[in-house]
Amino acid sequence: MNTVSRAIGYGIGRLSEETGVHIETIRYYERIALMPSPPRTQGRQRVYDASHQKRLIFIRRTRELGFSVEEIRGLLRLVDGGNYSCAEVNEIAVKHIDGISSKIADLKKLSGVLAAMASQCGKGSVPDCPIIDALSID
Amino acid sequence: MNTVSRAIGYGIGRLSEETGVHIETIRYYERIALMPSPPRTQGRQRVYDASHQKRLIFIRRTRELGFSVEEIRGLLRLVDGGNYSCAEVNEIAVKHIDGISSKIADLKKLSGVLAAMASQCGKGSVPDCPIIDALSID
DNA sequence: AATAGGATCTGTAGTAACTACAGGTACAAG
DNA sequence: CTTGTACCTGTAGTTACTACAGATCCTATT
Repeated sequence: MNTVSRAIGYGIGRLSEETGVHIETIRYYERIALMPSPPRTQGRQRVYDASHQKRLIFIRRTRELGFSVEEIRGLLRLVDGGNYSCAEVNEIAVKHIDGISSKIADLKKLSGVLAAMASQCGKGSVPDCPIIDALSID
Repeated sequence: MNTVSRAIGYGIGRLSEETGVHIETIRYYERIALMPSPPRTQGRQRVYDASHQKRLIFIRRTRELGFSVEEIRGLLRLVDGGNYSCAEVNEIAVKHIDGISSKIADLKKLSGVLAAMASQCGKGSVPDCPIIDALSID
């Protein structure tokens, strides 16, 4: 065995740094089986690689988008050798796509109002209460 | 006084139905001062009106978009007679606008991959793992 | 007026998704 | 071989709800 073999693993601290997810949260995701149990060193320390990193970044970003852990679990099952029929894949995808487009619409409205407030500020004509109206009226 | 006066209030149950927010959550939002304490009947039951309804729908939808309660509190302070300077309004708005555009970008990517999966399913050519790649690679 | 039944009240306890220790072990560097 | 930093398990605390329990209110009907 030379220097190249088995040289691609790293510890939980580095995974945490590179993904922006707290160490405790990484271990928590492993306990609830959202992340797989990684291999360990002989001293039982976790060893991660690029696939863990990609999966964890995916989880972080979907959480930030307001998906629950159970929703993310469902999305990840589409990946993890989930044996779904096409009809099921379609149903899951369509269900999420609908929710996603309304989220996008809401975000655009909110962003538009914030931009308008910022640009009109100081010009003496701040409209009454545009922020709430942006999302409370459909 | 005739029949018209003071005819616009309603109870917490109806507010809950019309906003899709649980009764307990409405009371919780009042306790943490995200919602104002509404007027009460003589028997101390809460009486709401359209302004509460709009505010609560705003809160629900921003929560669904992944904003924390503290972030929403900040946005609502822009509304609640918050005495902000223009510079502050600008700073808050710009900070959120940046975050919002990256959320929109992520949602679009995710939606695109889900749509592709659904449309390609059954055609024998499901790509390897497009869902995770959508958000794990920038 | 009396009352039955649903709506609301306060207060407390449970859940989801983290987050923060405490006290001990692993491992790389010198 | 020691010493400091990283990592380990386990438990307790936090945020944002959610779910009762037991009491009170309010409306509609006899």
